[in-house]
Amino acid sequence: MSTPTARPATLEDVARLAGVSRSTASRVIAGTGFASPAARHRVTAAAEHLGYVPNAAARALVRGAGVRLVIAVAGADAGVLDDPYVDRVVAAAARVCAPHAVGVALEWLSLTEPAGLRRLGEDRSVCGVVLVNTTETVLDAVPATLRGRVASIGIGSATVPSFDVDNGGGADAVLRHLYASGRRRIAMITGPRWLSCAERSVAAYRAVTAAAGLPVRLVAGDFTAAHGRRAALEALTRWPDTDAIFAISDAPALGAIAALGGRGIRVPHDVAVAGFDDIPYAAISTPALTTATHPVARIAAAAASAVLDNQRVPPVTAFPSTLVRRESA
Amino acid sequence: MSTPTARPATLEDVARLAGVSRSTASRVIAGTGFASPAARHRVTAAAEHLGYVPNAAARALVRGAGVRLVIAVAGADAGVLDDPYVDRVVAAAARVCAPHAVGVALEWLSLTEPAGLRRLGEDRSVCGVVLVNTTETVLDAVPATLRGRVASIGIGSATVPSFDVDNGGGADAVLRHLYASGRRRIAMITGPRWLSCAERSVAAYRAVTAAAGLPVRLVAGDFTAAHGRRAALEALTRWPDTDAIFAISDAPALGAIAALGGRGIRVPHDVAVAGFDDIPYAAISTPALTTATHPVARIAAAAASAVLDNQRVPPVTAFPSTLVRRESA
DNA sequence: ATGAAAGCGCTAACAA
DNA sequence: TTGTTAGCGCTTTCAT
Repeated sequence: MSTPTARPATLEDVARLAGVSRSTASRVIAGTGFASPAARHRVTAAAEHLGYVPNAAARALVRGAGVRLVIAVAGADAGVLDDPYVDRVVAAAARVCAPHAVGVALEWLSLTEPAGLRRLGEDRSVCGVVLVNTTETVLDAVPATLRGRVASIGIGSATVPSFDVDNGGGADAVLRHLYASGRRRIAMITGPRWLSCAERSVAAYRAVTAAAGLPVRLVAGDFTAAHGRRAALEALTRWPDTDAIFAISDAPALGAIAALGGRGIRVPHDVAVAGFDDIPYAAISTPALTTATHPVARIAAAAASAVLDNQRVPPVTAFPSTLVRRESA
Repeated sequence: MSTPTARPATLEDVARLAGVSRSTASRVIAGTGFASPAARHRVTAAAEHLGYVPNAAARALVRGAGVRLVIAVAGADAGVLDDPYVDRVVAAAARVCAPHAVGVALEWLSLTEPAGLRRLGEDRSVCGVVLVNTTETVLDAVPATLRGRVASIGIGSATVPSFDVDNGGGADAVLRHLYASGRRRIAMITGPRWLSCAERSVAAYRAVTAAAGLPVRLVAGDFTAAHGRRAALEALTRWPDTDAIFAISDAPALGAIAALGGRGIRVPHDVAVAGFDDIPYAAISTPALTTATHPVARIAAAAASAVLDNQRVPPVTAFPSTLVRRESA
């Protein structure tokens, strides 16, 4: 299938071997424009024979297209990149990008200094940007140069389409389950204050408790297990009769279970614990964690695809979250 | 800091504003070649003013450099990409690549048909390849065109430098700990047969058991928790007096703990369980998992850097693995 | 249906 | 030290 050569074949080589002009070869390879079946066939054969692979950089240059998709994660410091969630987003995006011959880069976006976005907009080698952990401030800083090739995993704006799990629906499903199984004093471990998408879950919590006339028991936290530990203990200290804990995500929920176990409190017998995300470990923890699904890879793939294909997308794409009943609640 | 323009500034724009030629501007921006302090200053100022960002695609084209680093994961099917481990590698690489304006792509490499590597070698837009889960067959298929810009996370070869955790050392540390705490009938849950890097751990197991005159109890498995469950049960069935289980990685170890718990077997009282990798959940499981560290992000970053910088590297770079004593063993 | 020619934005000889 | 020139590999009018 190949003739070993020192340097990789170029379109010129293909055209010469096929006995056509570079333009014709280009039309055939790129699949754009006319070409006679004969020419088409000879070019294809030549390309195959030479093991020709189009140079994405050259292509991008002439088309003004860009070769990189940047995953920009907003946060207080670069530490936000150290998160399995971010890893999943990047890998899913990289998978979608591979067939397009575009690569993925991962960058931290300062919350206070979102001028980094300006630079991304000016960078012609960037074909698009996927925002993660977005805030309104960040969305406002999205330059016009990025319009049409930016998406957000989390909240969106008038110009930035949003791709996210249905946080409200998932939280609602979990909370209703807690209620249905007899829990009446449900505490919630929330996420960081600055993250808007976390508010959806809290809103669902407020709605459910209000509708059922239950007390509101909110404890601040973040997405770490360590915080879950502390928050669970705090909740139990403030409201000793708490019979269920709902955490904004699985890591703090697992932290809560650990903390409860350390206190000799049985889960779910004494206190039910539920999370959100359905991370792999949720299925094998002891007790196995009741939670709601969060299709991170699908969401990230959709966001990346939208940016790559430059397709018009609805302002908000919500991915359903379903309850996963296990042992902890 | 900027003059909002319809289209991003080019080097030409910078040169014009600075009143110098494009070449001079290029020298200053790229930091290569001579330039008078005066010229240097004016070019820098102009670039700053225009918010100029070099076009990586154009740069790569003229330098013949490439714009993408490909993470190629070998495996029986594309399912090998669905692994948190791969996610971590990709994200770490993407982080290292970002400042170089190169992106990362994720591809599956068929074990039986490693011709995909040929294509990567022919692709001028690929600046390098990082192999994951490599086998000797795959290494043999690495084309000469890739030489000097390929690295392997796992085993290496004469032409492909290896970056990996010290599997043998880590396994040895865990096994010695098991022995030191009185365990004498230690079973091991191994990894997939075809993966060479997994053999190091098995070798360490054989060495320790042989040296101490302990029985050899090997159960086949893979890197999943589900397999860990099955394998633990199998071990206990075949050798009911087993007092410790060492798993090739944390996921099966956690699966083993779950399976044991389901049988009413206490960990670590009846059976100690230890893993390898120190994944985040290891610290929050109940009981918390004793394991050995596996600095995946550092390894991936080193491999990516080696490829990017095209630096000469030693054939093997081993990253130390240290014991993490927790509750399970 | 095909080819000639121009040019994407940049770097790197080579001259001056 | 600086500018001129010639491409890197590809797509895309515009003629033919």
